[in-house]
Amino acid sequence: MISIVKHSFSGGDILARRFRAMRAPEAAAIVASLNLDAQRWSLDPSEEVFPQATTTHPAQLLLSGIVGEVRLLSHGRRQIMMLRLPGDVLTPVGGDTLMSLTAVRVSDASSLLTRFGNWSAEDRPLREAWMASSRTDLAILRDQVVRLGRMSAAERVGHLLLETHERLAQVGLATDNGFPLPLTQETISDIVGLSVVHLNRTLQSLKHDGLVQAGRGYVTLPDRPRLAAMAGYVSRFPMPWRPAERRSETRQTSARYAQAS
Amino acid sequence: MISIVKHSFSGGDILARRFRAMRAPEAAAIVASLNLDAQRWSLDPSEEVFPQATTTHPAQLLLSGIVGEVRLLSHGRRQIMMLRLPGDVLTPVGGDTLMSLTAVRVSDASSLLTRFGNWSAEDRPLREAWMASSRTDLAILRDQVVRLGRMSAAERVGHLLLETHERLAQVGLATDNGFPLPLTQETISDIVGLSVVHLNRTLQSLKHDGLVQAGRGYVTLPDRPRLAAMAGYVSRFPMPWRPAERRSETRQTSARYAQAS
DNA sequence: CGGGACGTTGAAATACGTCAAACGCGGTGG
DNA sequence: CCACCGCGTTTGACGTATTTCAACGTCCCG
Repeated sequence: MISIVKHSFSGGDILARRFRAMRAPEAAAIVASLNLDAQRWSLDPSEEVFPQATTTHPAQLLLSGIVGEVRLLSHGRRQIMMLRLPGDVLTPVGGDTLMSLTAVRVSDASSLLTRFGNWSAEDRPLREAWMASSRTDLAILRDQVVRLGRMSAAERVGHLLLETHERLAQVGLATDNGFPLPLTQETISDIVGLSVVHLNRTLQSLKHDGLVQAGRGYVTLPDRPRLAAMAGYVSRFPMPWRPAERRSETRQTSARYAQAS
Repeated sequence: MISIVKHSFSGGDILARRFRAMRAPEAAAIVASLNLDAQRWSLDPSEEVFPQATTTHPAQLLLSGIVGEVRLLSHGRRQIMMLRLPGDVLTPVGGDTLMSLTAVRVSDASSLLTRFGNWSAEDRPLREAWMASSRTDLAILRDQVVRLGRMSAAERVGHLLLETHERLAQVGLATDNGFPLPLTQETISDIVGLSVVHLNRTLQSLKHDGLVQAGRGYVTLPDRPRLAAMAGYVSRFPMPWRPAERRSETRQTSARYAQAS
């Protein structure tokens, strides 16, 4: 398993990167000036981020690795609501468990949280960036509902990979069409609500169609437009990391997936 | 189709009811004193609540009827993220459509929205009640993810009905074990991510097991504890509308659904 | 007495889950 | 260096939950 980054960003750096991508340069400037690295520590895979309602560090900035909001149910079933990627601010969530899915590094971000709630004029850009980020989170969660409720296995997987690519690209952790994803297929299956076996077969089918390459913790999406058409993917980001698509592949939307009321 | 309420609550009334159930009596008092009925109007079924980004009335209080956050996808597929019930405050959501699922009455609540964002001391209870309510909304959305991702058809339906019962009970629109639900089976199937046909069969199976009665727009849950055990339902509310369960049916949890890691 | 929307039913197709075994691979210890 | 282990991936065969299609029933309303 390849770790998601070899060298470490500073906490302020990765968040600033993100706010800049969100077109909130003022918030980025504020955040870059903050010391978000005073307290940092690591977690092994499968550790709780907020063990037993520990009120110390009510907010943490995810520096590297992947965290998931996990719910366990009877019969050993497990559902992962949503992935938390580097640059995300982690906060305890009632009912579910925030669990590291890989090795993870975090830093204390409680100072950040208090400033998000600050109603002062100087922190206004910060607050607004935070709110915009929360809105995006919500949109991602709703996309997850649609994936699980109404999409086929192939669509679910393609959609999730495209979304993850965009989220990582936003913080500079993805190339044009690839990104590290050091998760086991079992973990991914618990995101998309499939069995491991069927996820495996779905991945192979996508590979066979030339839509996805995956292995050794790294994912490549050789033809994002085609994959997006297949999965009905719509970006939740103002696509800041690339102004526009060059290729005119819009018409490649195969009839099979054309909009039909 | 039975309308969800014959007589109308005043807008302030229904919201106050809700805040009281949330143990936020101060917020309830503030809200009860507001005039939230200045502008009210009705919608027919299948109308958009916020047509074409109309910025007039950026927030509306749902007085009666049911609204859904709907996403349409290719092949005529449809997913309803979440039901909006009387007492909910409606706000435009990016990407999806807020659509009336029954006849609906709403009132303008933009004044309410501005006060929710007020950072003054006197509006603090209001703001906190609003935030608590938003947290509950999020929890409900996460429950929806789990339903769709990892639950069987019967569990999905039972879970949804229990949740809806609690939400309606909170605003005084449910009896001890029944509530109006004037939705088509097709609509319900688009919430729980099943085909109409299979939803129908699932409902019949639940009826046969004595867990659900449904028909003519009204649902009865004769044995909520047993249904909750079957569906793995956990309340997202501080159960203010009933201090404790009388019956000691906890052990009725059949082995088939016992917790297993 | 239609007509339309909604509910119900059956038969056949299929997508997905389960079970169990084998495979590959990096790591560890002899 | 090889043998072995553990973990994750892959494969096959089979079972089942759910979908699809198509028909029929029912209720309500004009």
